[in-house]
Amino acid sequence: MSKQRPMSWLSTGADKPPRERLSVPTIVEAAYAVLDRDGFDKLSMRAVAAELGVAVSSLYAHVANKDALMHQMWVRSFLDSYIPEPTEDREEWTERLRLWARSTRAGLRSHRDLARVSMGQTPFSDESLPLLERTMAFFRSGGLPEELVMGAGDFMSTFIEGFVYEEQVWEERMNSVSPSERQAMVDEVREYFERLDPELYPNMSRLGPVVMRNMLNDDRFDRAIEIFIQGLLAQANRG
Amino acid sequence: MSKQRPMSWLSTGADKPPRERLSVPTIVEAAYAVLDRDGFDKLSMRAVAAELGVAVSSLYAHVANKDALMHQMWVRSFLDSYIPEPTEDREEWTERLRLWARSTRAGLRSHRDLARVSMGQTPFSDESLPLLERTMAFFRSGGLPEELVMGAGDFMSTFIEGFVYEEQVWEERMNSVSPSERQAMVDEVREYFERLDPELYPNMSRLGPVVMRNMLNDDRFDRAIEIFIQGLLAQANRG
DNA sequence: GTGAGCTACGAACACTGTTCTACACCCGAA
DNA sequence: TTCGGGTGTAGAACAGTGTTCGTAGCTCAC
Repeated sequence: MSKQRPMSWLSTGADKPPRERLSVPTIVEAAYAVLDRDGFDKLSMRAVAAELGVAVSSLYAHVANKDALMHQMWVRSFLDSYIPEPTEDREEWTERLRLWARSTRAGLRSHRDLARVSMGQTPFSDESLPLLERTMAFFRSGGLPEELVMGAGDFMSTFIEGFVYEEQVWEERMNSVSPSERQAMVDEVREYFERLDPELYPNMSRLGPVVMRNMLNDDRFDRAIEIFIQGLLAQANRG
Repeated sequence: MSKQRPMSWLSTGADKPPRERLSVPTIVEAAYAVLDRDGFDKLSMRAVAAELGVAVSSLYAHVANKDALMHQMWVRSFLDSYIPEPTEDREEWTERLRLWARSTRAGLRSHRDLARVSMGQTPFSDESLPLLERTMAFFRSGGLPEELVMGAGDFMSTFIEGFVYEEQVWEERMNSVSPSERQAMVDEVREYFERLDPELYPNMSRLGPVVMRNMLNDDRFDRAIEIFIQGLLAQANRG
């Protein structure tokens, strides 16, 4: 009678399916489900386990710790990102660079708070290496000076990550209040600028409308990327 | 000695000084002490309270919550940052811009993990407004198109924050191991690149030495800022 | 068929941020 | 000088976190 189990109709709790085995991909998927539904602050090992209907400690058989899990999440988000083919044509190159920047941002925005997960992750891992290689190949084809080939991608990535990070923190703040309060928040910012003493703060008060327009993040982003591109081209022409 | 206290030799535990009253600045100072000594991960309300020899709950009479405390830390770090005077001279302006960027980075690096504290903080608060005003005044004097005056400072700030954030995450990782292991980590990176199959990863393996050189963050930073400046100048000349 | 090695589990530990209630103190009014 | 009253402090408690442990059961190779 070593393993005699209790008769099924006496089974406590919900009748469980044959218990599918866990795996890293399933766990990562569940983690994304939690992230998208509840946000970064609620992303806990217990929540991920609950998502799978599994005990917390079971996760640790597949993933060393929470940081490792987040690294896996980052890797996965990285895997299907767009990387342009190299081209010698300068004009085409800048156009593809623009595209790359936009889609990198889009990738980070494909999951709620993803930037907070990916921020500060080590870029060199076996999974990401092929992608880095292709990225470098593209950047090299633009005819930049050697030190800038890696630098350019690096800088732009840092900027994009930082940009989306702040963007998403801001969106979380908006999401945490009701839609009616949301409009109130926007109005508050506007009034804040309108109430500024133009004597004391000539520049800030003059810039009020610009700030409001700048809250459209797409334009802000594009403008920043344009500055980057101009700067890169200036260096390329010189070298 | 207006008021009678228990005779000192009967005092329980460590003889405490007359119990000085708490205040926001003292708390912030203690928080910085914890941050510098133990790093961001160990920065807890309890640690701050312990630093002051005070109960945790006492902090909440002066500070709404941990986020509010971190906001105060950020404000304080922001207060004594360098902001250049406006100038119409284009060459002088770019030189001061360089200086501003470097000292902004230096400010963020003035405390361990400070970038992680400041990341995602709302930039508009009564304490920071005068500084923003002066910053805008400087950026405006460079003769940039109107939409870029605020954008330029904004973009560069996000970049610098992101840069220092990653930089400090890296440094924390280095600090968490012994000095002997530290060299091992550097060697590991070098070997990682040396072992790369040049057939499979021509760009990455060729860039190995560049990566190593790039680990000197000061140069990396300066190069990035130079790109920014070139880009801004290009836009300024055009507008 | 049987044993060995996975792997899931529940409980526990040492933390975290935050709140509550009660107590001690200081200050100003009487 | 006496007496409250309000403020700031303290301790305990709550709900939550990441992580580890020993145990029990399952699966697979032999």
